[in-house]
Amino acid sequence: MAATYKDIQRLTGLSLATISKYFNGGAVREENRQAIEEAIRQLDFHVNAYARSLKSKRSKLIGGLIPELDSTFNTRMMADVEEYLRQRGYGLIICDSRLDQDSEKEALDFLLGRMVDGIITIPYDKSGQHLEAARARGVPVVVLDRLPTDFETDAVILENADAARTAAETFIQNGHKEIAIINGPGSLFTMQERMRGFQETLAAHKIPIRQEWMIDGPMTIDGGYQNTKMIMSLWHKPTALFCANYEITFGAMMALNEMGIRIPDEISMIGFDNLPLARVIRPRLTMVMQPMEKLAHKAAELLIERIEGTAPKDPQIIRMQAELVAGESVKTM
Amino acid sequence: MAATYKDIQRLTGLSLATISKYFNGGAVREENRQAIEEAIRQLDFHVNAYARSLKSKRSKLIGGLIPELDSTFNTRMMADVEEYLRQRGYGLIICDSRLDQDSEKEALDFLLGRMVDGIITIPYDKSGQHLEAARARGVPVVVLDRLPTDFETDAVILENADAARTAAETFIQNGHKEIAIINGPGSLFTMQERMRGFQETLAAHKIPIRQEWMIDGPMTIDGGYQNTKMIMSLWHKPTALFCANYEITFGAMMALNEMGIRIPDEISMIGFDNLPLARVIRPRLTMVMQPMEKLAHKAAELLIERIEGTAPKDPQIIRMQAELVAGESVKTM
DNA sequence: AGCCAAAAGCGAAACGTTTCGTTTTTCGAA
DNA sequence: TTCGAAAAACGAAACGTTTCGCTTTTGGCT
Repeated sequence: MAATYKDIQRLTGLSLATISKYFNGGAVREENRQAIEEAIRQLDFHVNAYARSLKSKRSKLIGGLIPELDSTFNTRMMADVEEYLRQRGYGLIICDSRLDQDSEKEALDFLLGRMVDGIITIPYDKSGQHLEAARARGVPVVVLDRLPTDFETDAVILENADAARTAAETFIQNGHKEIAIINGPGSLFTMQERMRGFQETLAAHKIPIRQEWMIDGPMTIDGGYQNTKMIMSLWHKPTALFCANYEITFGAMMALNEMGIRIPDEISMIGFDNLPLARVIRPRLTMVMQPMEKLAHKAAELLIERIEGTAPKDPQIIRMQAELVAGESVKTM
Repeated sequence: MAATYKDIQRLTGLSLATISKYFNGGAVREENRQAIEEAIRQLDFHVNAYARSLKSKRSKLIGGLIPELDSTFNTRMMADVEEYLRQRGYGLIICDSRLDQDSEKEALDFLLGRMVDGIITIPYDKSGQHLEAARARGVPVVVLDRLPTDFETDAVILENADAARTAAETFIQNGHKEIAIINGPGSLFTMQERMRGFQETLAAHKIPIRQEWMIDGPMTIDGGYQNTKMIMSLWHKPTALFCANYEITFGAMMALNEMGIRIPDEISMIGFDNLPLARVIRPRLTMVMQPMEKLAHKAAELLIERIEGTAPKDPQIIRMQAELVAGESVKTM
């Protein structure tokens, strides 16, 4: 039988109100403080989180809703979110919607049923309509990485267009004119933006856009692999290749290796977000890096501010810049 | 102001006891059931999880404690655990100890403070002593993947020695006698077992063990990469290489590719757990695969049984076999 | 119509905190 | 020594469920 305030009361003679004050940082006389601490030790007392939540209407629990746990980007983000939250006393309940909209809705309901104080999500449903359920219950939502089309809320995202622009500019400044991109599905906000930034840059430099070099494909290792093979089997091959996310970059590397195509002699390459790969591959890959930890921490920070009422009134849309990390995979023509 | 049973009572005229029964699957007359459901709809009622937990002493929350969220194996496991738990109404609070023992202790305390009903962990502290804190509070623990040396509890693990044995046997049956292994740190239970199984098999076939071919190194891409380069630069090179985990396999592939060493012509290779890689690399890699989903589900199942009191009295140690998935990366000599 | 077991419903007392308005104690200054 | 404001402690009433031991209702039988 777990100890309660009443047991502490029995041992110290103090009132419940005072004991509560002790646990909530209120002023307690030194001598009583010691008595309470002694009682805690004797009883191996731990505050009952349920009772506390019931009264205070706060669970100190955040829901994390992501499209798949099985993807480096998502888990990196969640790991950083979790770290930030825990330092501030919040727990993170993770739900993985497994790339399914119905499942995403269910997972959200599940989290709301658990009475989380807030939600951080990388939404799968592009519109974000499912998030209305949270709003209806007064639970704040911070969206990470993607901007929902039909749901206005706090968001922390990468300047995706700029990120792709940086990659394209780098190629162009090194004299490339025949540049391909392997992108993720155009249905994703992130990917759409990257494609837009990329194409705008080529256009700005009057470099013609060849449809067969602008690929929207699956955001997977296999997608990157297949599409790279496809592009590198074309009659007219590009001299430079931009891979617009981690998995694609990975697959592309595999394909190039396998085809015996040397980087950067035969093709120049810029990848995206390749943390574990980054230090390993030779020649070092030039890469566009997202400030993942910053993004994650900012999202968590914003959510806590929203929960605690210290955030600005209007929904905040925070955009961060990617950084180009130079390697040796871009040849100067 | 959220609705409560009292509001339902007001609308239906039923007693709180009956309403409670409704929400807990008890017998309620059809006509009352409908009245309650109508009231729920009108009020947009949701059960208050705190109050429920306070009375029932169950949070329906499980703590997931892992050494790093940023590792494929761990996140795959947690994704599968989460899926299983959620289907059964349990939420998963994830904590990442970031490969640090103190942090692992803190995270465990954090979870216990949140009053989780049970804990699933891939322990970092080899001894598992930190888990005593859970036992002291009556919170059951299921250990995944690793067997603590000093803490007896339910566990679900791979037959690691057998897994390595299978790999070694495969090489031997294909006529190899010069076989290397790149393994993870010997301080990890898992890795120790794999090394043991590997060496026992060579010994059983009277194949001499060369120390420079038996490598304990970091369990990282870079580790696999560096150690592969090292082995393949030896005067006397092996004809076969077993990589004992995902990251190592990955790094080894990179290194071999980069050195222009062809698989399986110049070296035969067996990898471990390479799910995303599996479908991509050519030639297809022969691999030792863990039944990850089964392991994860079993662990979750066992924990729920333990919580609900239906598990056998003694701690269960469940061992599962890895499977050899044949590819084309092993040459017959 | 009347009986009775089974099914359904009921009232009240918890569960372990927080919080509100009030009372008591403390301690420095007069 | 006394006074009074500030600091600390107090008692009691919630918070929204579940549960226990009863009482009432139901409906298939004579």
